[in-house]
Amino acid sequence: MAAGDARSAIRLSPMEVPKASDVLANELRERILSGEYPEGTPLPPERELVTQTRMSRTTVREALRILEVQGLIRIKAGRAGGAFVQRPGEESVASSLELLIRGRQIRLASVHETREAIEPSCARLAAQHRTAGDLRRLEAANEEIAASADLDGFLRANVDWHVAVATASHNEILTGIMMALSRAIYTTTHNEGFVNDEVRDITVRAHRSVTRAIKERDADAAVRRMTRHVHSYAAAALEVDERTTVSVPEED
Amino acid sequence: MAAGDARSAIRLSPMEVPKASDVLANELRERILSGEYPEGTPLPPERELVTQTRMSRTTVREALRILEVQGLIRIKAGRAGGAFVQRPGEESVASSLELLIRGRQIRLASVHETREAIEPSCARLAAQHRTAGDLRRLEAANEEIAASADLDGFLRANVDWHVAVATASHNEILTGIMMALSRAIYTTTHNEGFVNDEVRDITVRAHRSVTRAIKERDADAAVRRMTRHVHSYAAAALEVDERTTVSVPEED
DNA sequence: CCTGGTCTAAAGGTCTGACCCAATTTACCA
DNA sequence: TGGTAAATTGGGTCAGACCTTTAGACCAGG
Repeated sequence: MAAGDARSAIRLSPMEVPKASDVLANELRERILSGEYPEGTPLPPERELVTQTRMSRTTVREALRILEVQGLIRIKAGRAGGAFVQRPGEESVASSLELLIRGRQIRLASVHETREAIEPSCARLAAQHRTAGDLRRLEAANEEIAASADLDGFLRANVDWHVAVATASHNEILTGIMMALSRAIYTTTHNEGFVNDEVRDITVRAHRSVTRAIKERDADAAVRRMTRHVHSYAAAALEVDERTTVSVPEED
Repeated sequence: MAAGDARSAIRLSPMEVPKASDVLANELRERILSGEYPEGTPLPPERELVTQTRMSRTTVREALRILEVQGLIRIKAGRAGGAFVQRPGEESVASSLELLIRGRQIRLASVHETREAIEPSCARLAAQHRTAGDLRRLEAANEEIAASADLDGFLRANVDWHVAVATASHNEILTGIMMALSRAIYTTTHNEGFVNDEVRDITVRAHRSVTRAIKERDADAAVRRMTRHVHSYAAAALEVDERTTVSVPEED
């Protein structure tokens, strides 16, 4: 009865009727992703697309807006402006992760868990693949973190260093994720003033030691030290958090 | 002269003029993310927004389109339709990661590296936080993987199991990432026909043993086994890949 | 009673055509 | 020749109309 009380045996699944703008957006997206157009290739002007597709300008514009939000094109105004093909970068991943974290009011614990999963691997890959330039950036971030006077400067430099490690891994996916996590942690940690001189000192030392391991291409040490650093940071942040907010009970 | 030949001493820095649709989109986004509106809350109808904001309908619609692409609202047509608040879910992260992977023609190695970073942690957290329902899903996926006859069924069931592990971790970020990676791996592995009976058998056994560890809440064992499983899978896939495509030279 | 047809109101989807603003070229004049 | 003004090209916005989809109500007929 539950699914059989129809007089006919014919079954159909729910069907979707795509919107015109989606159709166009999908078409363009596929072409862009296929690599058919190199980065920077200009799409035809809107009015040209109108005549080619026989859609209205509104529709065309909505399609372009979709692709723009997805980071697949960049739109400039003015003469010689228009829509230009752009390969999606870490930015888009970072921003969507940011939406997830902010919108879902994700437990801070989740963010730290993810970080503990990601960062040691970043450190390992960085130790394996780092270039001289990567090293320069890491050390520059280290300088800055030691030199930073105020809280905000410290946090910012801290983020920079962690992102630099991810960048040195030469893995775009991990880099994108780290950028997003860093931003999230940056904004949350900002309010809780748990950064005192001691924390700062410990952080600087930890960063130095990880950097050294990366420099010496000692993957195992990099993983070990990064794991410890991230873990202790997470523990400290969580402790502060628990003192501040109500902890979410774990279902079971 | 360079910066002082003005008759007035008033200096202004270059300013950006945001687009109207962006302004509206940002305003609505902030409100949604702040949690002010619970999920499912209907936004005012487009025409209503037009009168409230004194913008044109085109502008309003572009703003809504932006939010829709970002996964913050869902738009239904027809009477009682409209825009409804929606908290961004794993899918949006997954799809943006997918764009990154496809668009950048990311090295398959990067995807596997990320997986090797993520999945062991998923397994650990799953072992710690799993519920009875999670376990059911895991075992169901196991059944299906053993029962699957054709290649496609196998791959699909395989993905299901890995996603189920991520879900059992009760960490939305990791889950989102895993969904994206799985999809990417699914599509790439699809073509290379490296899945033979032996691979299949090994996979099933590995999954069973990880599932068991999760069931028994043995976090360490879960991590260990998952690490080995993912690593060997990655190695095998990479080997096939190297036989098929040209490997990218590593810069230094 | 069900079943299907019809109607209506609400809301998004699409189209048209016009106008505005920004960035470049181009052409012209001092 | 060099600077400035006009023309051109392109996106951004607006106003208004019409189409399509959906929910709900109401009706008619077997």
